[in-house]
Amino acid sequence: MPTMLDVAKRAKVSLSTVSYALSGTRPISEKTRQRIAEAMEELDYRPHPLARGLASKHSRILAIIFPAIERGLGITELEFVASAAHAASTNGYHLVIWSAETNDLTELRQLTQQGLVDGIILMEIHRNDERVHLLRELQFPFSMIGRCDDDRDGYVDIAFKQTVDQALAYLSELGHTHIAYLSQSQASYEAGYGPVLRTKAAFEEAVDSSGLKGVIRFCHPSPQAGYEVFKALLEEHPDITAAITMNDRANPGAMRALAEHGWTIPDDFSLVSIVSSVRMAEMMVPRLTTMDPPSAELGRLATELLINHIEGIHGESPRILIPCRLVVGESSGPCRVSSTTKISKEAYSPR
Amino acid sequence: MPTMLDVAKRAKVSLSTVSYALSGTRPISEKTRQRIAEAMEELDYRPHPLARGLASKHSRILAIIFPAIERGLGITELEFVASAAHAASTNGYHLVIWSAETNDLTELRQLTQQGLVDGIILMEIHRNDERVHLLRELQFPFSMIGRCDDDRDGYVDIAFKQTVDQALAYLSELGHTHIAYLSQSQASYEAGYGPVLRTKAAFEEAVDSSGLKGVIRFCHPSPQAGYEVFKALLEEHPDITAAITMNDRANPGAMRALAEHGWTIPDDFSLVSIVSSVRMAEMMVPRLTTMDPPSAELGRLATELLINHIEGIHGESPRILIPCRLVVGESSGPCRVSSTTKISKEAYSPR
DNA sequence: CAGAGTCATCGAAGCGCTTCGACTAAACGA
DNA sequence: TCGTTTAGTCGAAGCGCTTCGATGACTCTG
Repeated sequence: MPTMLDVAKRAKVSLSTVSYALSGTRPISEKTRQRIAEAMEELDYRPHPLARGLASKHSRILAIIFPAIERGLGITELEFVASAAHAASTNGYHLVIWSAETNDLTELRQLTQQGLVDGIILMEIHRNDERVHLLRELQFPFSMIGRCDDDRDGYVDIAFKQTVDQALAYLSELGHTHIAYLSQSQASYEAGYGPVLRTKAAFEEAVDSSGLKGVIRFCHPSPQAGYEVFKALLEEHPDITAAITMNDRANPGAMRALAEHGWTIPDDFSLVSIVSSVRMAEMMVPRLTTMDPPSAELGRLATELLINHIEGIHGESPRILIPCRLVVGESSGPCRVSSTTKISKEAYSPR
Repeated sequence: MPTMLDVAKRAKVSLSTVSYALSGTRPISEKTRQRIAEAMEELDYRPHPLARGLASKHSRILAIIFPAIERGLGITELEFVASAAHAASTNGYHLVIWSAETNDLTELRQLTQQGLVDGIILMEIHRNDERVHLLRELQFPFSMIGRCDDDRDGYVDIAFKQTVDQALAYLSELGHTHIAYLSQSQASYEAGYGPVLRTKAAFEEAVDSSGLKGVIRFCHPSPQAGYEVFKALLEEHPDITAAITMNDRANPGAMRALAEHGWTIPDDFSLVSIVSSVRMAEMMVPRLTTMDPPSAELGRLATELLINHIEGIHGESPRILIPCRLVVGESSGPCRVSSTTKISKEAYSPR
């Protein structure tokens, strides 16, 4: 492997001149720049990242914290990582993946102290995320896919409100008025997990302001839990004709409960899965109507944000929200009960 | 951040002594070792990976090539990466993820020349994989999840033969004698993609030697293709009562075709999805019987293999094959046609 | 036409570590 | 007894780069 010194000799300039030519930190005449470029070409020179990093205090390595979360990793997380890696590489960076529990600050602190990485990408953000506090305190560059309550830093996140609104608007247009929302586990709500919080708030708000009737249920991320929760839901609220879910793994259970209830999708009941990839929706029969999260885009943006931050292109930290994209499948259709003949409130038997 | 020199001063020894104490490369008396350890403790010292890497020519960074393949990344690939990252970190290494097309040698060559990574983990191995040839030629340390035709290097892979055998044995015990195998795309077969090759061979061999009747179909990784292929399959071979699939995305299509055909799973037809995670199998109604791949184990083993190789613990390169684990779901059951009343070969109408 | 800028370049001092070749003192072998 | 190991330590030379402070050689100004 040729070094910078080899290039310098061949181009008959000093080592530092080569360095300046490469980085553009100081002016170099067109002639010498040319000679240096040729020498590099001929030697097939590539700068050594470790040496560069050691000297410059910038490794050009980013880390993405990959949580080993309870509900398991999904396609969405995978896409975050893949697109972050791609974005990093496009910008001359590398991405290391670092698995650590969401609440393990020791590992995170270690990572920052090691000096290997220039910045950190966080995901699975909670409303009051200790990792964010730590990184802020340490003044360590980071960006997040998701956001906390206080948005002092820049972030990129899914526009949950808009997503929920659109899902509801879609169902509402189909004539549905009694709609359930199947969220994730109560534990994740109580832990302040962003998506669960925000979708719940959005759902409540939308239901309130639109005059729809809404029911919210938490549910563990498993088919079994989905089945049980949905079974109970259908009994307690026989007038609901549609549901929004943000719980991929519960979906099959929900569908099973509907089938047992004697209801057909989408004729008797509409199901819309939000923040759920098309890949997952495709796995179901009938293919689910879904709101596909902009995973790749979020991964890319978070990476670019972080790189800008590291390189001191500060600007005011941008706050980017991107909604999910509605992809209509076969699990949603017009409400079977016309709004006039709809079961009246009186006939509705709470249990 | 304290440096090694700070530690040396505090422990009243020379810099190099600290280094030797840390690496164990040369003998250090218990007393000084102790003093150094204390000094490190007090200063909260951590070695700087870049400096260490520059000086030692070993970055302790591994790369895993993450292919952006046609059929999309799945849970299995995700687990490879996650467990590789974990294994790396356990052994004091870091894992960078590097996305490159399976056939892009330029990027791969660049990665090796850069000098950032000590070794490379390859996945999605083809029978005659050019990446493997390149890395061999460059004498660059690597390991693979999967294997080529010639197995000069060590590898870890799924025991496809054993997996297929077990799936067939399972179905056979249930009384099924006419069994289809739905593989992945013909293109991937022609490209020499390992799993497709090996499962096909295993299926053919097992069918031959056991006196079962087998049909093989290639299929694009999409529900639509699954539907079409299965539809045709059922028409051409009305006597098949079970299928093995290695094509997650085609499964929903296959199930739809069966439903349209008027067949119920598992009463009329049994479906076993191989090399398919339980997570995916759970998504289907009914829950699929699956043969869950040992993804996490493979990721870990490939990483450990690579690290051993890098660190010169050669031994003969191990060849490790691990079978998938049968997880019985609700998609498989006894053959509805008893073996005596089974539709005879004569009645079987080829189209 | 002297002083003040620019422009282009060079040399050298690091960055924080590993590792080689001493060197010293104690332990050993014949 | 005198070399010869051997254990334990030190100093210094890098690893391949960035970056600071000079140094000339020009080009402006007034």
